[in-house]
Amino acid sequence: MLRTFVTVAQSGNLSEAAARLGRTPSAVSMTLKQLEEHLVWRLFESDRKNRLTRLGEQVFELAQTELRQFDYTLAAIETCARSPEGLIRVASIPSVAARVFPFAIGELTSRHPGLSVELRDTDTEQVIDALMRGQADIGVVSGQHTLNGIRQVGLFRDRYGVICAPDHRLARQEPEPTIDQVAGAGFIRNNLINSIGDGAFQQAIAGSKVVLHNTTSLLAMVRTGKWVTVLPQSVVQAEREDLVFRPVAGVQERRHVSLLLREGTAFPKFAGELWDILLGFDWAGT
Amino acid sequence: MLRTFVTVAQSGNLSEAAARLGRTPSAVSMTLKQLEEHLVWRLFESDRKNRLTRLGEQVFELAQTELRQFDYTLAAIETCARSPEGLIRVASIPSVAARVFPFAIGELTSRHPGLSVELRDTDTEQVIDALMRGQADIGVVSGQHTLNGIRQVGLFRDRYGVICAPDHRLARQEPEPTIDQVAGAGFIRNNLINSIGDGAFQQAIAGSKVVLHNTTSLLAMVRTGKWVTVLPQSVVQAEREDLVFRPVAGVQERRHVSLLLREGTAFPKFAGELWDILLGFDWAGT
DNA sequence: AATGAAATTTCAAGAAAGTTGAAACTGTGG
DNA sequence: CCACAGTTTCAACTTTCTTGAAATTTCATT
Repeated sequence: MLRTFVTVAQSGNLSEAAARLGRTPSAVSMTLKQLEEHLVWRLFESDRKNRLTRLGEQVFELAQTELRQFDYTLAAIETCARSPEGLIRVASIPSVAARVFPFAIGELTSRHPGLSVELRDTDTEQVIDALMRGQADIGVVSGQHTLNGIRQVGLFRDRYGVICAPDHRLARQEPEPTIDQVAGAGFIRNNLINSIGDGAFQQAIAGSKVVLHNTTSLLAMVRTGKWVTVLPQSVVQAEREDLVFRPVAGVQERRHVSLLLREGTAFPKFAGELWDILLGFDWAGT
Repeated sequence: MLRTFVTVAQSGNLSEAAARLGRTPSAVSMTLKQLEEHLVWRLFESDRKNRLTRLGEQVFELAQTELRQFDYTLAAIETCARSPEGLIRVASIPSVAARVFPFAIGELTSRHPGLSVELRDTDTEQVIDALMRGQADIGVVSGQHTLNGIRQVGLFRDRYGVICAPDHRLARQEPEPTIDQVAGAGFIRNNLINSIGDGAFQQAIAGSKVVLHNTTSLLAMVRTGKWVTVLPQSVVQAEREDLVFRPVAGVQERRHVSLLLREGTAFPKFAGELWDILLGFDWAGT
């Protein structure tokens, strides 16, 4: 019922929704009618299902969230079943995912051949979301967080610096680049620098108009040599070698990277082992 | 299917589960068989459904969480439907719930007669949980939190002090009670004082063996006059007047109380209004 | 190891729910 | 005001779920 309703609301008409759901318009119409009867009030303004009532909007919001969660759980259960040795679900920020998980996951799976691993890389917020919703067992995030039901430990600290092409002026100049030089050299903002608290830095880059949220395209821009950006060091180490990282004079602040472990996971043994592997990793040496 | 499986796993046998589900054992048996066939592997160790396989345990964990969430969403949808004017769901720590929500909710419902309000009071962790899961629109918590998709603003700060019966020695003595006097007077620990960072304080109370997590029973103990505890001031103001609050010498730290608003709520208008009412409240004057 | 009570599974029949195509209806745009 | 695309209704059909009885399995007891 909820799925039918959400599909119709998304499609804006009944016949298209019916096609998407793989049944006839009349079946969809009847299901919808049952739902409206159950809830006593109408969910759509008109018979042409293109505008929701206020109740419809509220139910839509709730139902859509629920369906996403439900589909995720089903997928997780099925992944479990296809993983006779067990399953561990990791969520991480991309830089760390690319840098240590190839090693860490290799280590874990060599100890437990047949163990399934699900690795997802997104931003810190999504990682926390996945952990809180029970959609991941272990996670790596920027910053330090105190969260309900989640164990936290710091992994390493990361210097911020300017990233530029090897032949860029800032890559060669001898005294460390200053904040103003960086800001004046075609600076591209990105979402990782928002956590730099330094007022002088934020003020200097306030004028730059270009913002990119995706690291890959951000670095592609920088590789052209016409742009520069500021990122934590480990983000570039994870990328190809054709970029230069240079500390910026006056920017002392570091990015903290933390490991999070959800308590009450369905797979405590492997999560604990991965936790230990990650803590044992030589973070400083990179 | 999932509900059937979870019920059987909880019951430990099939017939009892069948009774709870309101169907015959054979129906339950068949449903379970379908689920196991779908997942290819068995979920129970034996035919007497009293021990789960490893897969069974993992699926149980996932399914149980899902079912709770699902039932909650259904209830929320039905509450919506029974609330033609709209619905707002509030989660708050008890002290604030008792202190301002009678006023705030009165204000909101007088502006919108017919608006439904759902108020739940629990601890900070559960409040955050409810917000993150989309089970509450607005929340009040201890401490300051940066959370994905949630707007946060500080409401007020709260002094910690010793709570005792009016005729208790610590209630009358003239110089402010010291940490050691408090610790030596039948001190009861509670979960709100864990956020006091002060090392000297934590060390002084480390010896006390009694811990209570429920504020009501905690204060009942204190009313006997044989025990004392330390709490933020507003926690006691919300209670009856037969208790005395006294600052403790050397304890400067304050509890921060914050207001949280989930973005993307199904009921943005009323949540925003309640947000404004709460921010407009004279927090200092209490 | 054999027995028996209790629980579970199987089976085929029956009930309930969901689905369909055709026909009737509705309200929107020309 | 009409035409028409989209929606609802209806009765028949299909699928799925449920049941009670019988067969089987399990576990505790001897």
